[in-house]
Amino acid sequence: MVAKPPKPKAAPARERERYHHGELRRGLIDAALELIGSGGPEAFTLREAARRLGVNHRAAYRHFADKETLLAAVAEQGFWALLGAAREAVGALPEATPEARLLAIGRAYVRFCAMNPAHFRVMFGARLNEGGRFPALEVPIAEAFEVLQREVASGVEAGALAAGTGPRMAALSLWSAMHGLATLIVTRRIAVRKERLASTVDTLLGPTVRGLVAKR
Amino acid sequence: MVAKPPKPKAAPARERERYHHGELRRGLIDAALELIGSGGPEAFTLREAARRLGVNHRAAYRHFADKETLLAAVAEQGFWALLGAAREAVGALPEATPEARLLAIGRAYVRFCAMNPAHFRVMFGARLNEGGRFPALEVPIAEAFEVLQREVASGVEAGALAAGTGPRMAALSLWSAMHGLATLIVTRRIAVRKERLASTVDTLLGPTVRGLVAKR
DNA sequence: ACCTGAACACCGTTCAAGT
DNA sequence: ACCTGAACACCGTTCAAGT
Repeated sequence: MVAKPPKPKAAPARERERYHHGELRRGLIDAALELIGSGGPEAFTLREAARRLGVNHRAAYRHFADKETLLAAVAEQGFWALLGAAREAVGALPEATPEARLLAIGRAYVRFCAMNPAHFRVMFGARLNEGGRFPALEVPIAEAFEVLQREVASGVEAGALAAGTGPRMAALSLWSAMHGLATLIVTRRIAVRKERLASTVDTLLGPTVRGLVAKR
Repeated sequence: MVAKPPKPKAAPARERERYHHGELRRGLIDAALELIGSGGPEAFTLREAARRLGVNHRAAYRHFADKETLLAAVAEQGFWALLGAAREAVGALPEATPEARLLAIGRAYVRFCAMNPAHFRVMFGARLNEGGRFPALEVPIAEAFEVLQREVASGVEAGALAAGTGPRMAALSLWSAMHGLATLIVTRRIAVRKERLASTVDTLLGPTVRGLVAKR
């Protein structure tokens, strides 16, 4: 009679070894994104994520105080990436018109959200910093809004954008439009094929950008 | 010695009586909204809702197949109410310009979402009809989009709106902007005092509406 | 016909040990 | 120091009874 393996669920020791130097933290974040990506936010459980990595679910608490802290790490990572995408978009168009630069930010924003729906859901789903528990989340958001506002302000300065009610309000207008479009695409209320994403964004954000440019 | 009441948690029989004629259904929906309103979507559990109404948690299954079905009922109710608000808004301005009528729809949409955050979260949070399980949810959404699209189309017909890429795309532009603004307000990324809501909406949706009106 | 309670398979999190 | 397993208080949902 063959001896029954004592723990059929556990990963082999060599595989577990990989999680000794912060790899587990990374692995848990990736597992969370996978689970959310395939089954929605409620499909992510600490226990299932740990199970997938072949560790005891208690091991997660070594890297994260609790489930919400893990989600905050996912969100923070996402916000920095979104900020990077926006900066890259404007950086690539140093000589373009304000209209073109604002549209480029919109394309980058919507593209990031559409391509990273799991991140998007964590970033903009529950209000993780509601109780002020994760103030670090506000940093990249504030910087991203800064990018937008600066673009608007320099457009006004150059005489290409109407001053209107000020750069803050104009930036909020554009943020609303970008964010709404991203939301409707991620929740599949607007269906867009990947290769048509950029032109769809141009079409749908066009009125808002033109409205900011229009002299009234 | 006083006899210990056998079930301290249960509501008195007379109170329970109220739930015999469909009242329990209504009560569960209201309890769900309350719980979501105060503690977010994850604060709503069938067991807690039933507990608040003084009934066994199994009683909920008499009115709803499962938790998701109860949420779908909440969402459907919300979508019809949102549609009603939009219709009322345009109905009140029979002679106004297309620009004013579109802005009025935007105000109604954002106001509904801002005043009913629990509904909003259920309606636009998880994609309840993802698997085609609740097709009834699509009816009021489609009708609401119809209202928007018809406004745009009649504005184009009257020569007051640029034809652009067609009424569908124009309506999607406006929907994105409205929805994004509503989302940012509900998630408190934009803070607005109640009495300034209408003027804030006008300011922030103004560029989009003007962009639709502009002749290019 | 309607409501209930025990039971099942899950959670997140805490506590107390194991190496 | 690090990981684990049992335990606790919750879930949603199923099953089998109670009136």
